Amino acid sequence: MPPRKTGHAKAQSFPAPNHDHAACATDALARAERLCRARGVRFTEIRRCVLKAIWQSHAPIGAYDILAGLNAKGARHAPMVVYRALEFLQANGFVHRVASQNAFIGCAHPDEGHDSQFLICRKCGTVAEIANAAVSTALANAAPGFAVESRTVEISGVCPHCKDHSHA
Amino acid sequence: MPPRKTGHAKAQSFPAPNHDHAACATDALARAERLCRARGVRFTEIRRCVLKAIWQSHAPIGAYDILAGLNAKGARHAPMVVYRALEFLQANGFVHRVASQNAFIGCAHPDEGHDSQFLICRKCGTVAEIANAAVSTALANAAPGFAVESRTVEISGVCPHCKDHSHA
DNA sequence: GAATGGAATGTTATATCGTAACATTCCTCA
DNA sequence: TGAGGAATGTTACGATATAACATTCCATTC
Repeated sequence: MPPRKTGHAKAQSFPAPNHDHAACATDALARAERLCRARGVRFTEIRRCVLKAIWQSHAPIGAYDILAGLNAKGARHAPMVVYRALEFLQANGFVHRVASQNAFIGCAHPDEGHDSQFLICRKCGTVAEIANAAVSTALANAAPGFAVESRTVEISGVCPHCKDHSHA
Repeated sequence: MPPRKTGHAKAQSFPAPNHDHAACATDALARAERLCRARGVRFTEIRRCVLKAIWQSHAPIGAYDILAGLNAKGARHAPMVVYRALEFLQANGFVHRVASQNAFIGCAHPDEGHDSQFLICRKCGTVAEIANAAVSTALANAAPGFAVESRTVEISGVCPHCKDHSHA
């Protein structure tokens, strides 16, 4: 699959603090449900709950925090439950692992390719996923003779919003 | 510091399986010693041992494997010892953390900038560090409005050597 | 509407990775 | 030669992740 023609690469792709996040989460769950049906795989209750926990915000969440959410209503799930759900969700492109934080983030376009990059705000924790064609091209050409299978590109810094509010 | 003018970006930068690795390790330790002296910081025995363990190969090594090496001769060091040494070695640019593997790799040019990328061979575990100017430029331009502070770029795949020998 | 077989989940235990907190020792320098 | 910061020793614990096996669920087939 060719790289997306971006537009995601804009700074505006950074989720605004005041955006309608409930809609984000609802949409993500609906997309996942639809794609699972289309793919003939099961979007079970546990998988739904884990994905919902991940979409609580645009900041990465750890597996054990997800577990705490699962067990909040009295259940006594073991960590395996979460990790198995995460494996499924990653395999289907619904979530990404943020390697630099050992945590997980929802993907807003699980039906597209995942040659993407992550911008991680050190201040608010928000992560933006972008798919910059120039970066993809540069990476593809950076390693002649090396057969690329997967990429981890995570950029830490301060997001536009936090930068604007740091005149303290 | 501006990005290096590469040359590191060539596939040849991948360590050959039959290279003189003893020299790699010896050189790395000598460089570290020299730089520590120049910087007025202490290159202690523990730090030397940890760096030596990391330079046993060009594959990332986990903190507890390093610890096992430290304790091989009967010592009973605690994990903290290793993590503290790693913190020092990272701060001085002698080692890098490979986030996607929770492991550590030696740096062959600790006196230069570290706007680099890692190629990780899935088959032999070898990691090559490159500093591709096009990648750096693309990353710098990928996130307008985002104040970049650090980058994690790790590319997994199959190295040239393993690819050549997979006609089985 | 059973039988069946693979997918999903339950459960226990353990491996692996990383740090907090405080005591002690070491080294440099005035 | 003491004073003070750097480094290490030590104990304890927190955080992340998986192995292995038992059980349950569910779509399909007969």
